[in-house]
Amino acid sequence: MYILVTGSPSERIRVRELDSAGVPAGVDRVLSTAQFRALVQERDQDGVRWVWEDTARSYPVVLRGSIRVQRCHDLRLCHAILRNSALTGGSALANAPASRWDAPAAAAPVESRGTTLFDMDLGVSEDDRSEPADDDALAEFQAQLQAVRASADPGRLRLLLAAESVGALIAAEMQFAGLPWRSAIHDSLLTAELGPRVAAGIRPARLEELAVRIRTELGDREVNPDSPPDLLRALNRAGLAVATTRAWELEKLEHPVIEPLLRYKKLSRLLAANGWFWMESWIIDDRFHPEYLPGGVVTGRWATRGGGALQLPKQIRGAVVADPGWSFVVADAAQLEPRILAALSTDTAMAAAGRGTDLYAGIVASGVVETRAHAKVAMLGAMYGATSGESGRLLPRLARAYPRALALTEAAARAGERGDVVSTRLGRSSPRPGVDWQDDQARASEAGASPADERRARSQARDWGRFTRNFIVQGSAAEWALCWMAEIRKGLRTLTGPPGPAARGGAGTRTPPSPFADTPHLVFFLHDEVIVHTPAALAGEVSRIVTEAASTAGRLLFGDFPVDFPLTCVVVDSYADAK
DNA sequence: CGAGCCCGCGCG
DNA sequence: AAAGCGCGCGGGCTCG
Repeated sequence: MYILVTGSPSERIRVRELDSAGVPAGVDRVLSTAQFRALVQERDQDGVRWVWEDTARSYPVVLRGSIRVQRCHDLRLCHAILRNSALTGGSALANAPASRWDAPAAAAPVESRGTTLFDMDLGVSEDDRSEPADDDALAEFQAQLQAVRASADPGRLRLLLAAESVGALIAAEMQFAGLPWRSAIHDSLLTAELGPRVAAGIRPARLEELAVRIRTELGDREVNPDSPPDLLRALNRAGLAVATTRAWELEKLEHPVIEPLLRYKKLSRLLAANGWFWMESWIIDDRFHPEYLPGGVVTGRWATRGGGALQLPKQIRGAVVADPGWSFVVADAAQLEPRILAALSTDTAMAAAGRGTDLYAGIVASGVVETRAHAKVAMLGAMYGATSGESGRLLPRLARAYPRALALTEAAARAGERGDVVSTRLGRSSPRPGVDWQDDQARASEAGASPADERRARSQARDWGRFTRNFIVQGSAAEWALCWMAEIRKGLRTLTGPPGPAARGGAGTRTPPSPFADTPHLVFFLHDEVIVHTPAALAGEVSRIVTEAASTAGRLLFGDFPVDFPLTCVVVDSYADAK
């Protein structure tokens, strides 16, 4: 049973019951926000799937009512998958001209600098007024159901669409709940590294001291260490033969300027990326609310927007501290991508190397290479397409030990080099290379092609082959992660915290109504890692749920194939104490 | 003055 | 010259 939701709180919310074939089975009703929330509360228990255009626009109004939904179908995200998938290539949906469903996600309605999400009416935007009638959403949903029904593998696609959609729910919930972030601790971490807080545009004391030392050591009173071209000229004048100012290049040099310069780079990065300005911009009431973008990467990984949530440096993770009486369960999947590759290729030898142990250690124990570091660099080389260096040299040994796995990555690379499409386990397909790529390939195969044309085409073909080689692994790993989170979310719903209001916030802090106030919930996700914020008393139960969810995700994707997905899972008060 | 590029570096 | 994948973001800098 489905309920189609269209419109927005700014005008009207229209709901329409659909039967399991997507055919309207009831009257079309127009509801106020309050009535809509009441409907969600009443009907969500029935196993209803809410069908809407964009979870990021429709779901926050539910969350602000302190309620959640269990299942949804995100028309925009599912459209993108079905439009591209090799499994639905013959469908009407895939062959129709581009429409508004192919447009990128609408700009985020949720709070950014200076506005908090509970005093803002989400979903209100100019373009709501120009939205086509609901019939368009209904037709789109029916076209999607039809594309799946007629596809080469409806089961996998249904799982993928459900996983993508629940991912969108989780993304909205995590943005709403926010990652606990103590500004006071962040400030003291910055002060310890950089010196006392200063106004924007002023160098903090530690940085200024280092800048002076850099100028002295280079004998150049003018050089600006923030300007790569300027710095490069100064380094060359001082007799240092470098072509770039990258830290890993500078590390190789012997010169008194190197040590202060590397420290300067490290600290100026901290200040620019996660300094006081960042803190004031992104931390609201001791919570970090990045916007997650499910499906934001073509492989199916999530992207984020705002605050650089994909790159929180280890230096400042000490500011991520659980509320009083609460804990974090921090879990990450160990060697996820090689395990995914083993399962994708049904390489039982590689899967066996990871059974009950660190997969890289298992490769060493099997006598394939001598050290864990070699095993890791060789595996990464296989998945990323390395051809040279240590990784390239070790690849033949890996190929002898794990021929099935390596054959799969090679086949994916060859497909990409030809311009063909590859697909993940559940059926997300790679994009085709762009017209420039096609033109360059065509030119190189013409009679009058110059050696330069041929070189260029070969190089671009190999580039695209490395992309498709990695696509199948990265994309299938992203699917595993979505299933993992979905199972975690499902498991957490069975837990209830101690009675009473949430512990969050101090005296005088406004606390918005929240469906997460007294219950364990996901607060962060990064490719193969999750953080659950939970009442401390439930941390053990949460750990069990998170661990079992990993096994369930493996079975959902790979059935009975014997591959393990072990986690490192710890209970901590501070993110800095995880791994 | 803003738009858009490159550089460099943080994360998986 | 050849080159391991995927991201986001800030600063410098150039250009219009």
